[in-house]
Amino acid sequence: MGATKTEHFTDKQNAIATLAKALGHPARVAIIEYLMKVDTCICGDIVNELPLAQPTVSQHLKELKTAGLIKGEIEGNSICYCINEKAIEKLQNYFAGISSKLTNKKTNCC
Amino acid sequence: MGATKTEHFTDKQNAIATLAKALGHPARVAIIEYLMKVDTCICGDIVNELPLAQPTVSQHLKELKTAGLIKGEIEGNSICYCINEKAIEKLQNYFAGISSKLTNKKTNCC
DNA sequence: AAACTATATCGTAATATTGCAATATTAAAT
DNA sequence: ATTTAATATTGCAATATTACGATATAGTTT
Repeated sequence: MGATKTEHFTDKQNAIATLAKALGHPARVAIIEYLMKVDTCICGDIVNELPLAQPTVSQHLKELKTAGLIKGEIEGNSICYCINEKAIEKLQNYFAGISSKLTNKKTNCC
Repeated sequence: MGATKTEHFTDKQNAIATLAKALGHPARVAIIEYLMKVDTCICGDIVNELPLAQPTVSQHLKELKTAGLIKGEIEGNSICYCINEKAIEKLQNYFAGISSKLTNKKTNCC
């Protein structure tokens, strides 16, 4: 026990969960917000922006990349990370869909 | 170490992370989708809808409630759980904000 | 080539999450 | 009051996450 039973859920459910999980840590939210703030992708000072040690930041970046929320490429001795717009769109569309279905609901007991 | 350093991040960042984390598990995504599908809040058979044991489902429901994604009240010997629209709205607005800022960006190197 | 700079990986400790059997709680039904 | 039905809590094992020091890697600069 202890491992998530991903095989019992749909691909879409797992996909949303993966994206949501990646944003389930304030440091990773902060990274996304920083990438949004700077208007270029060459952002070699993410480490200095966060209150965490360099290996920890590197790890969070890796998780964001694995989840597909950011794209990154090697650029000399620094790294170019960007937000993956498609991932953000997926999340936005998902929640927009829930919202619109909720407003169409007949009853709202709670 | 091992505990998230929430105190180093802004309230808004922590709030988004909390909501995202709650949806960071496919079972909890499935629960939200089920609550959306049924048009009433009296949904006493969430357990039968999920491929997990009853205590596990109960735990996931608790996490969703703690995070503020669902509201629930005792209704006789069953429970009335509903999606908290405000929480979904928060997420939707957040990602919509990121999306619109991204499209306004000058450069998109990656 | 050697020094410098920036990011990644390894190893490990502390903590959190996931899942479920057993049990408790709570209210309705008989 | 006892049974029934549904959800919650407890306790625990397996696994995952978080964080960082030490070290490795890779490119740039001198």
